[in-house]
Amino acid sequence: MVSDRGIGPDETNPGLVSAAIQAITQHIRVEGLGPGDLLPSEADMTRKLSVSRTVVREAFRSLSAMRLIDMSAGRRASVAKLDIGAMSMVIEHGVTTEQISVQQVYDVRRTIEMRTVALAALRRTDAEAAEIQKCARLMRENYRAPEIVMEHDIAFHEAIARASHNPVFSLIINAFSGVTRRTWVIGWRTRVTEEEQIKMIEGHADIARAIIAGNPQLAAEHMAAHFDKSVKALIDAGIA
Amino acid sequence: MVSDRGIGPDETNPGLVSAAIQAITQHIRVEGLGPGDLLPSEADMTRKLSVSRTVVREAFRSLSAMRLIDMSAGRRASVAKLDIGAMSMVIEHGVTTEQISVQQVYDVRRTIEMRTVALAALRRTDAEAAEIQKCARLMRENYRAPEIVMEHDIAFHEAIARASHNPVFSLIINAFSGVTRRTWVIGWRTRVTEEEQIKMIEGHADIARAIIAGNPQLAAEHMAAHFDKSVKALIDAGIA
DNA sequence: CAAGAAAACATGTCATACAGGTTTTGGGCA
DNA sequence: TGCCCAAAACCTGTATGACATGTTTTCTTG
Repeated sequence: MVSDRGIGPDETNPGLVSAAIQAITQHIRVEGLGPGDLLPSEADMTRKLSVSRTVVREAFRSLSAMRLIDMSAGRRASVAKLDIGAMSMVIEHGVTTEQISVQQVYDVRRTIEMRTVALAALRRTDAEAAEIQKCARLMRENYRAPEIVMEHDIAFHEAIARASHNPVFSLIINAFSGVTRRTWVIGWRTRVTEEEQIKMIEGHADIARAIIAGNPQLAAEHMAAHFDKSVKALIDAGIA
Repeated sequence: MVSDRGIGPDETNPGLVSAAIQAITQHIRVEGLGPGDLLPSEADMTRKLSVSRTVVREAFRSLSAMRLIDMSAGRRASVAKLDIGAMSMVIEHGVTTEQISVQQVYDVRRTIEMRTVALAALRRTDAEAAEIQKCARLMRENYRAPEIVMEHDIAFHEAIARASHNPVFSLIINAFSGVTRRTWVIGWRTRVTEEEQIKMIEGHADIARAIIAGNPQLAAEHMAAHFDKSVKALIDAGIA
């Protein structure tokens, strides 16, 4: 009954659970559900698919782990808002199992952020511009506390991605933030002098200014310079 | 006993299953496991975490759904090779629930493929060059059968991503192929005349030639032209 | 020593039970 | 009638036990 062609994702391996996952995602598609809409209860699905609740539960739980649906006790599952969810798990997995190098992640980030920063310069709202500028300012104000600088650094890049008004960019950048968090300090430490550290922070301010000025070209140039320096710092630190 | 800090991804929501997922991924990290390495059995995990097999199973199943581990009957689970897995599910979910538009996906693809094509021109092996060229040739040879052209088109872009020698690019491009598959025909239909269709196919040949010639700039230009035309075709067809 | 059977182990699925959270229902009171 | 609250119905979270089926290990036997 179930087609064995791998059209939809995840539909390669057999088993009742995969079929149930497929059935649930198909239900979302067919019913045209959007974020927040309720899914059938596990009992309903159990009847509809004629399988045990165990199977249905594992399917729901899998979708929940990917953050495609939200689950909570007592309530029926609902369609989830777009979220990094699985994406960051995949990236983390790739890095920890050494199938992806940190440098490769940075290359992708550079590629994407050259675009988000240009889009942000063109499409940012005033509120978004303020948010970006605020992150840059907080980096400067806390430049003696690396951990805090890092968080604002990450928030800075996420804010730019948001200002690109393309959620896919946000998704991808956010998915990388776990890796960034685990390598950021290494890059920071290679900037031994306070002057170098301040220069790095000022690089962010340059980017922010270009975005606020609505100058995509300049913003992209500053972003490129920023990444080139960051990658160089990582390479100097011996990150392959 | 279980730390409630949400450092790792997915560690926001409570519950024994999330804790188990965390425990398994942590096991992979701590033990330094790589693709193919075996994980503890469900019974082992049940004992180690002092939870029921139900919980452990749902955790394993969730990781399996994300394709972070491989499961099959009778065998213990093993660490999985890098795979689109969850990534494509997230993208599909975003598109079907209308949180992502097709055009946004194409903008991301354009951004990324401008880079992969340049990298491919610089880093491709001869075998990879041949593969890319073969896809372009097969498109031309089958230009009367849209479905077949489409498959070779998708394979063409995936081959370029592979030739970039950065698996993260491959991952992302592959994650988009589901969306591509569902919109490709629409773009094709707007190219009403046979001449236009052939021109589109020739665009791919141009890209392939530039890659083989090792000319990243030219390759990127052809890729940009290709995407601009594709997006225009989709917009003409009314895809928002 | 090799081949094959048996045992041990592993996952896949099902049924049942109960705790605890959420929504619905319905009755009582103003 | 209309509102509030308690009970009931419904739902998910977790545990346990059982059995089928697939895989690996072990041991016997030729």
